[in-house]
Order: sequence, then C-alpha cells, then structure tokens
Amino acid sequence: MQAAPAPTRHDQATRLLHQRGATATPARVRVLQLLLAADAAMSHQSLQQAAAAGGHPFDKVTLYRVLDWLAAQGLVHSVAGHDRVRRFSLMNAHHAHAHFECGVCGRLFCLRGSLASATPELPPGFVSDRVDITVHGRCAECAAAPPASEASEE
Amino acid sequence: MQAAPAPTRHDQATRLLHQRGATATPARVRVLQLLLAADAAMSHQSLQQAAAAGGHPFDKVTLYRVLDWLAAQGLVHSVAGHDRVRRFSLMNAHHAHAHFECGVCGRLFCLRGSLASATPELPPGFVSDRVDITVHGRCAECAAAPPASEASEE
DNA sequence: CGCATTTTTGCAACTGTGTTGCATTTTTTC
DNA sequence: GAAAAAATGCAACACAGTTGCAAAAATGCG
Repeated sequence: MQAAPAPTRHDQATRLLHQRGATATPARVRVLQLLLAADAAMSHQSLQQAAAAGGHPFDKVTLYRVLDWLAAQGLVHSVAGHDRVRRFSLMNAHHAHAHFECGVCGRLFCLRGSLASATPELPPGFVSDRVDITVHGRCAECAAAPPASEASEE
Repeated sequence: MQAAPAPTRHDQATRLLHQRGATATPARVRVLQLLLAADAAMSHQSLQQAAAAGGHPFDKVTLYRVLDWLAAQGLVHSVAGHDRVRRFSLMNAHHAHAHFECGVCGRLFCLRGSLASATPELPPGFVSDRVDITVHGRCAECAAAPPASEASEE
C-alpha cells in the first residue's frame, strides 16, 4: 500500500460524485482529486502525467471520457486556450469564474472574483447564457523573469 | 474576364497591407478581402472554402501562414472556440472587441461595445495585458429555431 | 540587364489533440 | 449468481495545425 497522505481529498471527490447520484469510479475520483489539488486548470496531458507520476496511469480515452462526463455534469469547466488545448478546472458551483492565461508559460489560472457580468451590447435576438472572461498577460513567475535570455534565476 | 465586382474591397485590403510597409501579395489580399466581407470570425476551413468557391483555392499551408502573419502584424485576431478551432477576425485597431459564441451553431460573432475592462481581482505579481470577453449563448438564428420539434424530448 | 538574396508559395509528410468502434472488465439490478 | 448496464482499455482513426524543403515571385546590387 502506498502512503496516501490525503484521504480527505479522496473523500471530498467521492462526496462530489455521490451528490450527483453517480458511481464514484476510480478514474473519476482520481481525476477529481487531481483537479482539487491543482491551483490552475489542467490539460489532458498534465492530468495524464500527474496520474502516471502517482503510479497509476490511466488510458487516455478513459481520461477524455471522464473529463467529458465531468463537464456534462457541470462539475468541471473546459476552456481552450490560445494553444488550442483544452484545460479543465473545477466549477465553483454557482458563478463562473474568470481565467488568467499567461502568454509566456501558457498556464491557465482561475481567478475568483465577483464579476460584474456586464454583457456588452448584444445584437437583437441573441440570448446570453454565460459570460466568459479571460485575462491575458504574464503570471507572477513569468513577469518576474524577464526574457533576458538567461534562465539562471533562483 | 473575371467579374470582380468589388475593387473597393481589394483596394481596402491593399491599403491596409501597404500601411504596414509589407508587400500586398495575392494571398494576403484575398484573405483580407474575405475577412472584410465577413460578419463573423472565420475559421481556416471556411476561408479555404470561400476561396475555393471564388474559383481560386489556395494551399492550406499558405493560408495558415498568411493568417499567422496577419495575426503577428496585429491586423487580425485569433480566438479558439469551444470546438478548439481557431477563428480569425479583423482587429478593430485600438480596443479589443468582445465575442459571442453560439453554443448551437458554433459561430463566433464580433460584438462592438466599449467594454469596461474591469480586470477582476488579479493575484499579486500578475500583469494584465488584455481582457478577453466571450459571451456564450444562442445567436438570433438558433434562438429563433428551438430544437423543440425533434424526435424525443426528454 | 543579369544574378544573388529574400520573401512567398506549394507539396508532402508529420505532430498532437481528441474521437470512434469494439472487446473486456466492473458495477448495478433482479 | 446471472443478465444488463455502465465503465474501462486498446487500436485505429479524424482533423487542425506544423515543419522541411523546393519552386516561384519579388527585391536588391553590381
């Protein structure tokens, strides 16, 4: 047995699934655990790597299906960044949160702020459903490390 | 004889290119013409189809490169929708415009409204560069044609 | 004007994300 | 415990976008 130091997160994930009346399958629980532990939206690739690093890699199709299922359940949120890669983050229930996409490292962070969802002027007949706000710029790490062609920075 | 009914648009495209001090190559002019005529952001595929319908299909790589070049010049703006396909629209110079993505037909429209770019609460160290706002919902056409009369309603 | 240089275009092959079909395993239901 | 349903895994596929290299057009220099 592996010393799993976070049964709490496993429990949390399982609870989220049971609230939906769905079976808490290992793959779903594992994906939710990873997403709960992440501070940024995770791509399919990073999830697979994280799972492999945890000693239990799952099939890529299974991962895609779990992510699709989670998105259909409204548990996660998928966003395609500028690199066309979908990244997934936990949905914070009621209100959609804004994202921050770093133009240097490409990471996608989740901002939590009460967005004044001021729908711009919508043409007549258009129905607004949700407003997605993504801030582009440089994250703290990349802003602190200017492109001085020198990567040596402690 | 090619019935070119819009020398104006051709001229407009050429002018935009010359303003950048760049050569107005046929491919660039053609792409800009198509984008000038479009009311919504166009994908690589639709641009290629439109060009083919116009009797002059260009190579897909050339199209990708022209689009990349136009984006690098700041003339167009590329946005990846939920289907992970990049769509291109003319940059309206100074202020970025918001987009509307229809969840039914997938089309991406450009909204023009002075967005109060109220950057949500950015974590310390993060540098905001640009705020991208995409409204999700149903466009006028799709909202007017509900999927009610389909086979099973459940 | 001709030739070297740069830019642009075109073709073919490739990468990588995501999907589909089908067989196998696991879970639920009776 | 067996049948049915859901979930998983493997292989093959589809599609957007990219890279490398060669041909063609534009540009610069003598």
